[in-house]
Amino acid sequence: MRFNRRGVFMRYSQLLIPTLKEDPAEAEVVSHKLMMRAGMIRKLAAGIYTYLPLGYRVIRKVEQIIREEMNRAGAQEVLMPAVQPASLWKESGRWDHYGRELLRVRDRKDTEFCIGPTHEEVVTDLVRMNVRSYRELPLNLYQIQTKFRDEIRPRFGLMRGREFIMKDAYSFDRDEAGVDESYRKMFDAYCRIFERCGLEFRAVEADTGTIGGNFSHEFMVMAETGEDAVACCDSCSYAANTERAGIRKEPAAASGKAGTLEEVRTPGKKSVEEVSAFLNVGPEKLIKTLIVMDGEGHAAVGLVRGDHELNEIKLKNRLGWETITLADEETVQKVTGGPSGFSGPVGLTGVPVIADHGILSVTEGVTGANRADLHLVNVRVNRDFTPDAFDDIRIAREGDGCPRCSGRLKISRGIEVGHIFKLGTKYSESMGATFLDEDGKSRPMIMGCYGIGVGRTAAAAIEQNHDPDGICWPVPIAPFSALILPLSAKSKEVVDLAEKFYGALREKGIDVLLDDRNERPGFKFKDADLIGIPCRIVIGDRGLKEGVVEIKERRTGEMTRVAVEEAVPKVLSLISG
RNA sequence: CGGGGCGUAGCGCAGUCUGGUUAGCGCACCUGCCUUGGGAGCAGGGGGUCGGAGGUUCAAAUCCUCUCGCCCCGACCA
Repeated sequence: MRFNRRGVFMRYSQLLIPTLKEDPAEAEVVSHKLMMRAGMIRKLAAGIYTYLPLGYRVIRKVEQIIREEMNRAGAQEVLMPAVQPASLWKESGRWDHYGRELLRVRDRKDTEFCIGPTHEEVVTDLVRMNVRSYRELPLNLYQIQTKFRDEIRPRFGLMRGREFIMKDAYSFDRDEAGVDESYRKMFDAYCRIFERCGLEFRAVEADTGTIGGNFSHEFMVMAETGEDAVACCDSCSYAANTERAGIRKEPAAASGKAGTLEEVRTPGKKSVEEVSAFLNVGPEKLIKTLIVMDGEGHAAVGLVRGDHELNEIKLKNRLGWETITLADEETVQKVTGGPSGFSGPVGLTGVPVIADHGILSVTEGVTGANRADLHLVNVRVNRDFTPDAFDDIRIAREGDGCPRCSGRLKISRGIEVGHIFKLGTKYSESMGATFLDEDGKSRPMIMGCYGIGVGRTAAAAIEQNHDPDGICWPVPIAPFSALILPLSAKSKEVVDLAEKFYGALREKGIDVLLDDRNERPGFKFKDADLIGIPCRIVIGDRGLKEGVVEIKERRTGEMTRVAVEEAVPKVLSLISG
């Protein structure tokens, strides 16, 4: 508790807190609904929001925690431009690779710019211009700033906006040992940050995506509504995004008898479900044959069991491609000679065929025949076809084997609030961010980058901390720590005491909100529950007659009646407890 | 970008199929009275280019064409 500063204090009657009685039609998830209903945010356009006083106070609290922990970890705060010249992005190569998510604009001289979705280019430029010697490393620069990504589908309010506030940090080191240390410091700082925000989270291994690099962790706030699936081992500490989660190779099932390869007619039956139902065999007997392509005209084939799902990221990484999509009809025709829905590995040539380990358990399989309306039955791996390679290319499912131990994976959902990467030299090399080492040799700096979605963190906190009446803010990120609720705006005794508490709490450094509106009690109670201030002091004539006020904890609903003079100490202990 | 849906008062919606009073309801808002321990009551009131443009018609929120915005599913995504 910071007693060296005065708390912020505000009167409800003077704040813009437009609460709503009903859920807005557009809101799908609870954090979005409650942020709208509590008057924290309002939408200006798809994925673009205004932060109202209450919402902005939460944002600022989260930011402050982030600042304190980043500074503690030795990072330095800067602020980089939101508008960035295309030339920098062309240097790094991302102008062409980032895609439509990058909002591109032209200035009056027709020079191209973008609205920064991230700042690797800018920070790398800054450092290459100003840092020359190993003596100046390591260096970690961070900023808290508004970014813009033209998401294909913004949704869920602040959870997935196009414009959003992000803390991004970039580390520069001399060598691998240095970047390991920088990464570790950020990992620890992130744990502290999310702990301080009062969130239940997990750090999980993650794919690095288009930002590149070779190592990364995501910080996931566990919540049903999370957009990411996380696989956690039930017996060791292994945890990973299912985009990345490895799957232990299971011993292949005992090879049963295999009949002879046969063609069967399967008119119009394309999907696993259709074929499985039509031939009356379980989906685990099917071998799904997925034709994929990249943006440069390459094609490849992935094989997974019918009851498994292809993990495109794993396959993309296995193939060493930049991008991956399921092939269009034309490519499928070219690769297999047949229409999509009837592809199979038997007789396929001219493309790399990567098989998931899982298909080894298929002894009498069903696959497409690469001709319309025909499938093959009694297909056997390594007899009727031989993949070019076996690998782990499917999405982890509940119950799959942990890749690290003999445990099993459990799948749960999470909200990605932070992501840390070891970038390596991807940007320093392409953009020439080098330094002179002790022996006078020029070497590229080794980079790391570290992001936290500020608004998303606030939203995630609501997903984890709410009840049917509204938000239950954790104290550290609550817009106010205490709410004073005088039941009457007319009783002088009540009003005077409310004012007295208001001043006293502020002196103690508590952020306190006084509901001085001349409204009926029920009305104020409902708003109080909705906006979720952790600690509420209710002052009414009835209690005052006995010299007591009520103190109620929002989260537990626990109410204590205390003597007037004990109210402030009680609030302090609740808030710091 | 594919599929589906929605744009009517600040919010939530009815009316559209089957064209035809002055476009309605609940909440919110304003005024007055009343009320004050869980979103009170009564009375009065303000607020709408029915997303926009064009068309059909004696007549369009309603039918047709185009367009813009938004939402959901999918693909996509530090």
